[in-house]
Amino acid sequence: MQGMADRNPVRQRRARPDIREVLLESALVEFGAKGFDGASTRSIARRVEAHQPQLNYHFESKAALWTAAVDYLFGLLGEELADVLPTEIAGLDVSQLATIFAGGLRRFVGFAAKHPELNQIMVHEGTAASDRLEWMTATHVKPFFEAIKPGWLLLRSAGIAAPIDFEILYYVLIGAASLPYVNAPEVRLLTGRDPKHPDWIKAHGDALVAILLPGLAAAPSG
Amino acid sequence: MQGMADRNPVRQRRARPDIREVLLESALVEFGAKGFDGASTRSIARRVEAHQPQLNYHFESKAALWTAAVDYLFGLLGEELADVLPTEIAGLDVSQLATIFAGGLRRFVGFAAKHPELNQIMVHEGTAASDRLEWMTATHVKPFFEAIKPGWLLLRSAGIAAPIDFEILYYVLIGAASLPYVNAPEVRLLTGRDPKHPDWIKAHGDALVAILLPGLAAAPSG
DNA sequence: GTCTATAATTAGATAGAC
DNA sequence: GTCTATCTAATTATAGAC
Repeated sequence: MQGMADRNPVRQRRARPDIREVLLESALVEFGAKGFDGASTRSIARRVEAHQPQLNYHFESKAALWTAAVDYLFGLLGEELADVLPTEIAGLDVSQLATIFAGGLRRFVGFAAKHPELNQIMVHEGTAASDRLEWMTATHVKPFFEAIKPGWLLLRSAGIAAPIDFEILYYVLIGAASLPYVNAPEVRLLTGRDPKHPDWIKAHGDALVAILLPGLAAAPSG
Repeated sequence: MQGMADRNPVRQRRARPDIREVLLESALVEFGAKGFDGASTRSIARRVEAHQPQLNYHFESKAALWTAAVDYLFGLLGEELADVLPTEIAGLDVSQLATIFAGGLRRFVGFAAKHPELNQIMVHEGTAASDRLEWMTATHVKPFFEAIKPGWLLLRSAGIAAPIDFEILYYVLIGAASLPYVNAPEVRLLTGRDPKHPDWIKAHGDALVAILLPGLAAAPSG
């Protein structure tokens, strides 16, 4: 009960064993909402009742914090989509492949709804050239892009996937699958609906499967 | 040739009659690339060899500059899509309506390629609640959203548009149509292609018409 | 209307007590 | 490892000479 006891009424001296993860998750949200330049380390710390210098203690710099956040999110995405990787789909027939891809597309929509920060950060960074964009593209986006390419090409040849150039398809897919969650605050203002409601996510996944894999229903089932 | 003559080698004292428009266009680019918080008025001025206080002279504040930029861009979009407004499509049969909508979709893609700043600003702002988002949604996004709604519902009833909930369709369409231009720097790094090349834009528009208006080709022609 | 100088605030990072 | 205090640099906005 010193004289300055109530200057920071909620914050007391305390060690949190999970503080690194707590700070990282706060950073995801802030970087996603404001972009790298717009995000403030003070705000990231304040959001979880920590102090701004703790970020420089647990991470080397604001840039290193951003890198750790992106690594973490792409790690989660990789776990979610492990079954559509080329090593997993080798040897499947096109019908099985189509089913796997439809499931992957639905899970990608679910992931974008659950972790909108990944697509928010990507779309923020992708608007201007930077060292961060070069690193993120080379390290995470390109491997993801190349991983789904062979499956798409096969499904397109089989007449199951829409006849769209893969590079265009990639951006159509990412944009169409992620925007409602990237811009969830706008969705709520514009439509009065919550895009994170299971009904929205289900209908959204169904819609993308229907328009991007139009030959799926007609494909032979075995 | 005073002693400080070369401190600002390119900038000389000069009055530009079009300076307000020059500053506004510089602001579009900066707000699109960095978001509101990440954009700096110094950088906006420097980009066009002007001085930072000129922004406060010609616009009230950074916020007023942002508002003027958004008004300007939505004005351009309105001109581009005037023919798909409800007042223009009243009385058309569904086949004519489908043709108008396909053309509108292609022009929207062309607009997003030519003026990526509009969708960049929208996606930056839509990531977090703010007074700016509320104003932009109520003033510009909602009227646009409501204007294309009746046409879509009619085409969907006629079996020409994909059977997708309009609110979901809206975000699928905007995301799919704009992402390659919003994230053009990433597209170049990832694919080596330029999404603003006419071949890309044409193929992109064709793809969106094919997947969103799948009944167009089969529709009776008059 | 342009430009320099500067006020007031906030940013990321660091030092050092605890 | 936490926390306060503070450094340097950057921010938006304003005052006033030209």
